Amino acid sequence: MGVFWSRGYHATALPDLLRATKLSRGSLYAAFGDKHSLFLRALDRYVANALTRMDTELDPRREPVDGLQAYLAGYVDRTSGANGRRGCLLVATAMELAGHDAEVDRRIGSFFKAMEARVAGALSRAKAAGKLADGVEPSSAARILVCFVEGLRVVGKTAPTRITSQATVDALLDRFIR
Amino acid sequence: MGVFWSRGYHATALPDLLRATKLSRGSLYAAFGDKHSLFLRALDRYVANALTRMDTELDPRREPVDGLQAYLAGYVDRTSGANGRRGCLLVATAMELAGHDAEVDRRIGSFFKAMEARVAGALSRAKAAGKLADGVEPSSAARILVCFVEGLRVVGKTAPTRITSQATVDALLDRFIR
DNA sequence: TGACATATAGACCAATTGGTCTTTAATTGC
DNA sequence: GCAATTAAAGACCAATTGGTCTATATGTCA
Repeated sequence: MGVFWSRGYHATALPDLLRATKLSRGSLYAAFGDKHSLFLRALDRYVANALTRMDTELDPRREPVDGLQAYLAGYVDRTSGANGRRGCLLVATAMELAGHDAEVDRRIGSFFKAMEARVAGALSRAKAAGKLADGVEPSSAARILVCFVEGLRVVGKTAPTRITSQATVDALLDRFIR
Repeated sequence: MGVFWSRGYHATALPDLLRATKLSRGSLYAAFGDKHSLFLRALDRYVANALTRMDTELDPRREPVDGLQAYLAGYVDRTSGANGRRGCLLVATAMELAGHDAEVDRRIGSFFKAMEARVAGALSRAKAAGKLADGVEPSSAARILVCFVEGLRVVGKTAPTRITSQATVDALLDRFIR
């Protein structure tokens, strides 16, 4: 997964994968079929990790505003400095392969939907608790947050400081939370 | 430019470039040196287009809020439906090449800085005109908008409807404008 | 028309691509 | 200890990569 992550699909050559998996050519093809299926497995794992992380951050039993804060803090961490430079397998894949690879399309689309649903859930719980600013509607606010967070990953490629990213996130959340 | 735009750097092979430029192999190398320099030229043109577009949208002689609205409407247009699926050369390049190519790094970084500066300018003019919501600070709001807008390009790869995107943009702007 | 520049098509190149197959080595169960 | 299975190493393959070079047109100007 790591090697696709930091280089992208096309730029990752078989020798890179052999080195990363410490497998021989034969064993790798026996185990995964081909480069493309191996990539999809890596992408699936990446998506699964992201979703379970979100499930704990935005756990309904938790204070929703705290959850949103934790969720955004995670993105701050992943998009600043060296972490930011490393980028995001999902965003990189979306930009590189979406529209050219149906399997990828499905995964990207369903991931964004899943993320948006979780954020919207947290936001509507926050609204029910009276923690949302006036006029904030959970579903559109969720779309805003998803876009913002994915944009952070893009801008994070220029490795901004953690301070800057955190301040930006705080300023955004401040517009939505009472 | 178009061929790099819709396929990315690595996925664009020489025959693609020959077809797109209608040049022979020899003439292409005589005119541009090599694939990499040709790519940088395409990227430069893309960036220049984006900046001049922003300069007219966010022209200081214009009503700043109108300018911001036009700026965001442009992104709505470019990130919904087929336009969205086509993606963005700059974001795709950032994800594919940033951190591996110093020339690209410089261009990506300076583009984001330039965009942020222009948006911040419009926001502070709006603030001076009393059009900003309470507590909105132009510089951090500009960073928010830049992230949001680049995130739109990512999510736009799943080709959302214009209606959805526009509603999202409206909901965001509504948090910042009085 | 004739000399010269330019651009074309495409042969050609070494290196690399993803992928297969064989040979050898290591591990396993008995 | 020995056969049977598994995995490793890497030779090998056709196709493609980015890039060069040569031969042939195609002008263009006197």
